[in-house]
Amino acid sequence: MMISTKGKYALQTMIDLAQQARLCACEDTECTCVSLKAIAERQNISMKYLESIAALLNRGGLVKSTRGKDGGYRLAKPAEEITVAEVMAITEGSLAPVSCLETCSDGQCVHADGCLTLPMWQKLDGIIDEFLSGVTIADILDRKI
Amino acid sequence: MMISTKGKYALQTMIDLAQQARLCACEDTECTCVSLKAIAERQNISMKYLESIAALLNRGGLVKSTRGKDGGYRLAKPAEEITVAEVMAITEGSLAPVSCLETCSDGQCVHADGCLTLPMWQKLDGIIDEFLSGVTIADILDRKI
DNA sequence: TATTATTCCTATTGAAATTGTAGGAAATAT
DNA sequence: ATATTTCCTACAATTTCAATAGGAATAATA
Repeated sequence: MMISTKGKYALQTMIDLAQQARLCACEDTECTCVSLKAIAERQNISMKYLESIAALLNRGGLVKSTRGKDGGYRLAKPAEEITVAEVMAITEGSLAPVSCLETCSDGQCVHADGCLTLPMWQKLDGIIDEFLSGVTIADILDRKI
Repeated sequence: MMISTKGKYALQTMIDLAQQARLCACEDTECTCVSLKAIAERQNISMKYLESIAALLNRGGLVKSTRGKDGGYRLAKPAEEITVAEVMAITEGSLAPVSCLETCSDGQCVHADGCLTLPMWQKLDGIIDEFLSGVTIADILDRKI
C-alpha cells in the first residue's frame, strides 16, 4: 500500500472544502469556513483523527484555519492550484516506492553505484510524481479524471 | 511505502539467480542451482527470512527448487520473460495505491458510484502496473533501465 | 461575563503489519 | 551415515497505523 487512510482522508477533506467553497456564491472567502465536525460527519471519518490530519494540512500551507466558535478550515488557494501530489507530500511524507530511494538518490547510499535496481525505482517514482502533480482538486471535483 | 523489503529482497534474489545463470556457460540448467546461503551472503539478507521469500517465489512459479545437498534455486524461465510486476504480484500481493481499490473496482464498494477519487486511483494503478510490466529481470541486469 | 463551539496540543493505546528467529523434518549428493 | 540443502510451523520483536483521550487556547454571542 502506497497511500494510507491518512492521505486518503486528507484528500477527501480537501475535496470537501473545495465543494463547500463552491456552494457559497458570495465573494467573502471567510464565510466558507468549514468545521471538522461537519467534514467528519459528511465523510464518515473519526473527528479526532481528522484533527491531526487537518493540522498537517494547515502547517503545510494547504488550508487556513480560524479558531473559536464558527471557526473552521478553508482552502489556502484555489482548488485549481492544489495538486494531489502536494496533499500526499504533506500527509504521507513520501511516496517513494522503496524506502531506500531518498537516501540512495542523495548519494548517501554506499551501494548506490552498483545498485542495479535504483534507476528503475527512480523512474517509477518520477512517473508517479508526474501523474499526481498533474491532477488538481478541481479536476477531481469536476470529474475530469 | 509501496514495496517492502520482502518485494525488494525477492527482486534482488531474482537478479542474483539470473546473474549466476549467466556465469555458467554450459547448457545444463540444473548446474546453475544457487543456494539461499550464497544469495543471503552476497545480498546481505537474513537467510531465514529469505527462505520464506523463496517459498513464495517457488509457489508462484517464478523459480524452481532442488532439495538436498547441492540443491538450491534457479529461474523457472528466461530472465527476459520475467517482469518486475510478476515478482511484486507474488511477494507483495498487490501494489494498489489505496487499500479500497480492489474492492471498489470489483463493484463491492457501495460508495464507488459517488466516489470522486476512484477513477484517479484506478488510473494511477494502471500506470504503475504498465511500467513494472514493461521491465524484465534481464533489462535490469543489462542496465537497460 | 459566562457559555458554547471550535481549533490546537500532547500523550497514550490497541491492532495490525513487518521483519525477522527458532527448531526441526524431509530430501538428496557423496 | 553424514553433510547440506529446501521445506514447514510457530513464535517474537519492532514498527507503523489508526485512532482515542483530555484538556488548553481562542473567539463569537447571549
